[in-house]
Amino acid sequence: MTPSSVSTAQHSNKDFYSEHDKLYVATDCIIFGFDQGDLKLLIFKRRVEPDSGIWSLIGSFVKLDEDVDEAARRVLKEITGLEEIFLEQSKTYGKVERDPGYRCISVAHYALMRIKDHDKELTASYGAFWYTLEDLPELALDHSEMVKDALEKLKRRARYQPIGFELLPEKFTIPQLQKLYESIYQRELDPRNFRKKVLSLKVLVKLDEKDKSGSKRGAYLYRFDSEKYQKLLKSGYNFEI
Amino acid sequence: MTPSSVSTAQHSNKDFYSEHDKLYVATDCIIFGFDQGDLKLLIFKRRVEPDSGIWSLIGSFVKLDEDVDEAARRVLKEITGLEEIFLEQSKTYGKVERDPGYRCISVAHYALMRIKDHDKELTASYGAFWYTLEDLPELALDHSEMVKDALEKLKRRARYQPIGFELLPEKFTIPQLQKLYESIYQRELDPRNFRKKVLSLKVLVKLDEKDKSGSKRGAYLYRFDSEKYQKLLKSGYNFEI
DNA sequence: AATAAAAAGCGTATTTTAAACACTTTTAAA
DNA sequence: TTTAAAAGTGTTTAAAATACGCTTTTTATT
Repeated sequence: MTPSSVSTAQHSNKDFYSEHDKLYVATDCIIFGFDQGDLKLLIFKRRVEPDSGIWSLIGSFVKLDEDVDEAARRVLKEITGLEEIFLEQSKTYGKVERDPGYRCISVAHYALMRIKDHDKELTASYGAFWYTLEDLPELALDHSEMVKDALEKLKRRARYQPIGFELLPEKFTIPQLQKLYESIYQRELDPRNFRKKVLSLKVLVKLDEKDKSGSKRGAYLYRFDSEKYQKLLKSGYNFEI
Repeated sequence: MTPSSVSTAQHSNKDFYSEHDKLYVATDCIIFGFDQGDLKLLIFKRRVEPDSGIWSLIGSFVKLDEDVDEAARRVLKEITGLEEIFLEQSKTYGKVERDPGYRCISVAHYALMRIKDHDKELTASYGAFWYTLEDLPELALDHSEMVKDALEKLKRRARYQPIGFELLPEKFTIPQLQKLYESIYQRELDPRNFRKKVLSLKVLVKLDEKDKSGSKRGAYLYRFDSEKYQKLLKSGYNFEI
């Protein structure tokens, strides 16, 4: 049987991949976190030669018996210990020369996580660190481009889907949420208009607790009501922040 | 040298791909066209066994010495004879079981083209036909899903980027443009508001010719001024239809 | 103990944009 | 010469985004 994703019958797969020249498939993860008002990225310093000391994204080859998105989840779990993380495909990088030495295409994924949740020792054991997005060093291969693209995607996506909450703790304050959106959009927002807008969506539940860490007065904590959000979505509501 | 897209040094590529179990990479193209008020798709009826007679997208394996997007361009040229076509990556499909018999991941691309421009004989020689999107038959493998996803992408993209013009001839009328957007958004638009909106963007140049094919009175032809559009983009203009 | 400073929170006015709707013009065909 | 069908030019109304003012709460400072 010839692979059914080939349009014409003229080629057999032999023409494409001989036994020794191989095309590898990998996945790289752009892992976003949010802490102290800054959007951060989990990157990894290679400890082994070659390329030791160069920062790069975390990735792996895709195994023959696993889905591509499974591979990304495996990587995430290996490095953070977490399984239930927001993960979405970003873009596939397929330039011939993107990885010197190997022909390897990479299916990039971006993840959003709560920084406090992850296994810090595990992360440290891999030589991984949280870097503030603005201070990001140059990354290996085309990884800097991957980060740029994923950030664009995050920006767009955050406008019409409430994915920001994936980056905050369960309980958060409105000012914290605003800071998050400010760092995603990379511009300042009016606190009064932001509050009005976000509360008008009616997917936040106000709690009886206050968070005093950010100010003297303290701000009320809220949580995201995802059931309510699902209902709104089904009724055709146009969510937008 | 171990591939630098692997996060940890524990694995060598040998663990992932043995000589005989291989992971193939293909690309499939979702080719959109627009004709007589309908959004159409160029699909292909397989003429050879197996799966003969099943409609599918047009695709090919990615060669070892070509970029993934080059592969998509090659496919497009082979089947339509055209080189300068709007082409963009859509999404990568990587389920283990998506192609029975082979482990093959596919990097889907979507293309926008002017139906009149292409080489009809060439297309016909491949057994390819333009199908109205609404009457689309069930496609092979996960190709129906690919079409659905690409259409979603086209819808979103068309909102903030003037890609609709890629589907129309050089010269077009406002009512034609409206019909196009109606078939992309799959809802009716008010002709008066649409005209107002699209002209307010100031990227259309009114010509002294009329197109009489659509009505007795005839409608003025316009062309898209992409230089003006580029300038507007640079000056921070927020293009949105 | 009064007060300043800093962030939280509530409200209103203004501007901009989107949506709804009415009418005139042109011209080929009946 | 009448009619029908689409093109084209408005205006009016509603909704959403933006701009901005002021009060409240609390800790740190004098």
